[in-house]
Parts: sequence; structure tokens; C-alpha cells
Amino acid sequence: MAGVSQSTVSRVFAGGANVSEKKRKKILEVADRLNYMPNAHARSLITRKSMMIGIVMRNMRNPFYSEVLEIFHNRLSALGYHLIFINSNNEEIQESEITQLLEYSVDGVIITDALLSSPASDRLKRYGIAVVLFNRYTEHLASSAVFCDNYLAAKQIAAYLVDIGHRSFAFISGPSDTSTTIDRLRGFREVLDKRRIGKFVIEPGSYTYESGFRSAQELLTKNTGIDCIFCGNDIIALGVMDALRVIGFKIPKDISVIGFDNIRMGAWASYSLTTWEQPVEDMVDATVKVLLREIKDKTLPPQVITMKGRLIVRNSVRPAIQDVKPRTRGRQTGKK
Amino acid sequence: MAGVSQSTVSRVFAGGANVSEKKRKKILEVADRLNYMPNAHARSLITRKSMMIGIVMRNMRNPFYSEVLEIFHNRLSALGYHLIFINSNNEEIQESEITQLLEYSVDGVIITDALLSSPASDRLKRYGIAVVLFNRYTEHLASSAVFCDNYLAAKQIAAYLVDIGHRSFAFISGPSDTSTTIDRLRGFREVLDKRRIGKFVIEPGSYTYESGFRSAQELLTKNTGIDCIFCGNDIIALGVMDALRVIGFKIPKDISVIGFDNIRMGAWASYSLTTWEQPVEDMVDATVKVLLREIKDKTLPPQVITMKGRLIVRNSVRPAIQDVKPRTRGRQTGKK
DNA sequence: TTGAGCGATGGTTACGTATTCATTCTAATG
DNA sequence: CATTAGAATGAATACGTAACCATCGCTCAA
Repeated sequence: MAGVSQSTVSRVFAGGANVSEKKRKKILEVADRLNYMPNAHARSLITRKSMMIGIVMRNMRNPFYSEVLEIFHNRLSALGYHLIFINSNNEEIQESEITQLLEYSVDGVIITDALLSSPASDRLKRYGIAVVLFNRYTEHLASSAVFCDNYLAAKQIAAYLVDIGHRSFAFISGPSDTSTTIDRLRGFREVLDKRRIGKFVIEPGSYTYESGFRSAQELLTKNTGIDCIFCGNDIIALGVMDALRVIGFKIPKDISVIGFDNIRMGAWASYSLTTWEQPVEDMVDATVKVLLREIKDKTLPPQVITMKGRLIVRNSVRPAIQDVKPRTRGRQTGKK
Repeated sequence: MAGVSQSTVSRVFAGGANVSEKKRKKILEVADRLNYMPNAHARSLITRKSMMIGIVMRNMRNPFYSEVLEIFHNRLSALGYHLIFINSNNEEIQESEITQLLEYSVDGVIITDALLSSPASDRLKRYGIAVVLFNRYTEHLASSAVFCDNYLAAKQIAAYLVDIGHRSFAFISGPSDTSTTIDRLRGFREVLDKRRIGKFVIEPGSYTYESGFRSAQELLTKNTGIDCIFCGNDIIALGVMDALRVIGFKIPKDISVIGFDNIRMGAWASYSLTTWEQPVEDMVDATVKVLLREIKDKTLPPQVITMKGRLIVRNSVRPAIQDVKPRTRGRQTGKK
């Protein structure tokens, strides 16, 4: 070294502790010359903080989630955290994936679109690791969660569609055991029941374009008279729209399609999808906030935050009957 | 503990070293009861291996890259590596981003679609960190790189299009300072020159849908008679197709569009995009191989690997003149 | 019987940092 | 000048592991 103790070096790099300006200069200069750089592992070892967050994703094919990943990275890296990315290929988060995160003693874990089994959740908790579910929640509320109020959103969507004049519905769903699917279906059905609309078909599937495409084909060969399809999410909706067009339907003249998420592609000219916007940025912010809170105080009870979102009207749902101007599609973009 | 030294515990968890079966059982059992788990940071500290790979991405909006990320994760996690995900918002990889990776002493770094400046590269090298560029390369060949032979591919594409009978071309490009753009343009132009085709317009842009959309509008208000547009990549191509349709062009009757990458969405019914497939899986495999090689022996000279790819014929380019059957679009899918 | 060889095990050290404690230095106050 | 509070600094320790070295006990063969 150059004339100073290790303690002082640590003080210069780590905290804003008291070091004379002269020595600080000197240390930084020598460090630069020696290519010195603090070692994060040693720091983690003594600090018991890794400054790393595990982010478990699934279904990265869905652009909704790559967007989510991007935003999470922006927020967390600004706070000095690093992201360990884990792509889960299975419905349940794998035991080994948790083990890996534990060995690296991540400070927290964000889980998106992957069902967090109770034992897994317990395990993370037992090691004092903060967990927040994004866009999902578990029954027992064992973990904190941030998600859109799918139930309420689906109700509003249903009301909107019925008001417009639709009378025969189909729901092309995602996996039937996910909270998002369950809530969206429940809300939608509740409104239909209340409005005494009996014509409602459910076609199961998964959250992919291909699934949407197939389901739509399936649906329309088995059923007639459907005039509106509510899709479990946008990526399904795009598949549905393409399938309908291949069959020969005009959207929205012959049949209306509505999605959920408001992914960028829905706004593309080929689709112009009417959908429900999830306030992704706000959801991410809330998730980060909850996560940091839990990291700071691990004894806190799980916290559940729901957000609203809003309807984005484009051109895949036919205009309301009262003000129908047949060939004059309004050019609503969804932006205020 | 329960009746054994720390050394033995280490032997059980770390290596396949010699431990009697009896004690191994006992240790594992006690470990389970105590929720013991080896600490990756301590291990990294002594081993000087972090088993972490930094992956620097940009333009995550492009589904090509989320696919790439997914594949990289699958490959590397199977090898026991963990991914530190970094989303670079800038053209140049940031100094601070490198610093972060260095502090965590990642074993290697993969850089996709982000220009790696020479000083940054030198810095990583100086610390003995393996670097591989994915889908890009630098002039001086200071780093290893794996990419598709864009020059050759563009030549083949051009030849294909000219053979079909196209005579007036446009190239809607990505950023003009990226190796991909430069090579694709060079190859394309070379063939046109050789075939004595002078009608060739270049419209600059970036690798996004929106850019493609705008560029196509721009292009067609300024030029007439263009019968084929070669797009810098698929996501641009989709934007171009949508713009053309909005204007009123029929694809491929009025104008042909061809992309590059073969992202999933190109196969969707709305687009059915003819394009050039990048052999992503093979490219990832090659990248991982080069990376591991460099991690093992840091003194190795940089290695550059180029791959071929192949043309995927769908329906966005009009069929060759000789076998033209006007209204009978073949249903080629690109799958063998 | 004895020594060699080997598998199994424990003791010890080093990795690079943050932190605590003790010490020295500085400056301000009376 | 004496006293003292506070800033600046160094020494020592702990974090949890892998690896090296030494030891121990056992087996087998001469």
C-alpha cells in the first residue's frame, strides 16, 4: 500500500466516515494506479448484506414480462441493488432455484408469474429473506404481494362490454390455477350473471399467442353466435385476433376482442387492441417499496397491495350502439 | 455442530472428497435440521470464483433479446452459473456498470447489442475477466465475439430478391454505427452493385417497431416505385409492414418486405414475414463455449466465431416471376 | 510382527472487508 | 498554557469457507 492502514481504505470506499481530505486523495490515487477495487463478496460476508435481489420469472416470451424486467432493473440498480435473474421453466418455482438464491444470500426475492408453493415460501422466510410476489398472490397470504385488482378490472370490463350491447361472450383463459385467471373470470362472470346474460363460453389455455390462436379456432368451430371474446391477457388476444382473421371474421364488426395488460404490441396498427392497462411502473414501484421495507425489518407481516389500472379503448371492440357510425372508426390511441 | 470438524463439513458440501458414509449422512441430517447452507460469498472469497456471469443487454423491447436471455439462462444455469442481469440504457456500456460487475468479481461477461468501448474492454481484461460479445464485434478484435455472418447473409438475401425480379430497393436500417447494420448494408449493396441495380434508397433508424413504422412512412412519401424493402431486423420489418398497410399497400403484391432475425412474431398470421434466421441456440452455445474457455485460461487470444443462418421463406416477399400463381399464396412456414 | 500405504479426519490459515476499540492528533476554550 | 472534546487513524477481530498439512487408525503384505 501507500502509507495508510486497511481500516482507512475501507472508510474511504465504504462509508462516508471521517477521513482527512489529504489521505482520501492519496488513497484514491493509489487505488486507481493499483487497479484496486473493493471485493463485494468480502463485504457481503461481513455486512450480511449482499445487495442482490433474485428475480424469478417465467414466460419471458410474453413481452409484458420483459418490460417488467427492464423496469425492475432500472429501479433497483438505481438503489444499488443487483439482479440475479432466474428463468423458471416450471409452474412451481424449483427447490434448487431457491437453494441457489439462498446460498448467495440475496437480500430479497421478487417472483413474477410463478406460483410460489407454501413450503418454498416458508423456506425463504425461515432464512429471513424478503419475498414479494408480483402479479400473483397466494391463498394464505403468507407472502407480500403486489398485483392489479383483476377481479374489479374484469367487472368493469364486463360492464363496459354489456353496455355496448354485447350479449354472447367467450373467455379465453390462461392456466386455470393462477390467481390472475381465477379473479378475472370471477369478476367477469359475476357481472354477466347480474345482468342475466347466460351465453358465456370458457375456453381454457395458457398465456401464449399460440394458445390463443388455437383456442379461438376451437371455440368458433364449436360455438356460433359469439360476439365478444374476453382474453386472459394481451398476448392471447393477439393470437385470437389472428385466428379470427384467418377464419374470415372482421374485427370488431363481426366480433369484438378485448385483452388485458396493455403490452406495447397491442397498440400496433395491425391489432389496435382494446385492453385493460396494468399500471406496470406503479406496480414495480410498489413492489420495490414493499421489498425494501421487508428487507429493513424482517419481522413485518406480509403486505398486500392492489392497484387499479384502466381501460384503454382502441378499435378491437365495436363502438357502442347508440353512437354507431359504421365506417368511421375513431382513432383513439389510449394516450390521454 | 454435531460431532465433526468444519473441514469435514466443507468436504461434504463442496467436493467429492473422501468422507465416510456414516459421517456424511449425519452431517447432512444435522445440516437439514439446522437449516445450514454453504455461503456462496465465503466460497467465492477463498475460491476466487464467483460462478456468476454478467449479462449486459439493451433494447429488451426487442423480443429477439428476451429469447436470447432465456436461452443463455437455461444453458448457464445448467452449468451452475448465475446470471447478473444488466440492462444498459445507453449505446456505450457504462463505466459504473463495469465497476459493479468487477466488484462482484464475475467470472465472465456477455455483452449483447451494446457497443463495448475499447477502454471498457481493456478494463475488464486487466482484471482477468472473460468477455464475449454476442451479435456484435469490435473493430480491433480486442474481445471474443460470436455473431451471424451478416455480410454473407445480406448478400444471399439480395441475390434472392434480385432473382425473384425485384429491381428497386430500400434498406431501412438500424443505428448506422453498429457492426450488424454496417455489415448487412455492405453485403446487400455489393450484390446490387454487381447486378447493376442502381435504385437503392437507405432510410436510417433504430431497431424498434416505431422506428420502422416511421421510416416506412417517410420513405414512401419521398420515393416512388420501390418494390422491395430490406429491413435491418424483424422488429423494424413489422413496423414497416404495418405502415405500408395503413398507407394502403398490399404485401407482397405491391411491395415486398424482408426482415432479419426470425423472431417468433414474424411467423404470426398477421405478418408471415420472410426473413433470415439467426441460429440463436447455436450462437448461444458457441458463446458459452468461448466464455468457458476464456474463464479457464485467461491468457487465450480473443476468438471470433461467425455463423451462417438461413433464409426463411414466408409470404411477405412475392413469389418468383416464373412460377407466379397470382392469388394462391403458398403456405410455407419455414419449418422443414 | 512390523512397516508401508492409504483413507478419513481435524487443525490451521487465508480470502478481503466492516467494525469496534484504543490511541494519537488537532484545535478550541478557559 | 492546560485541558478537553472530537476528529483521525491503526490494530485487532469476525464473517464462512477451501485448501494445505499433520495426524490417526486401519489394512495388507512381506
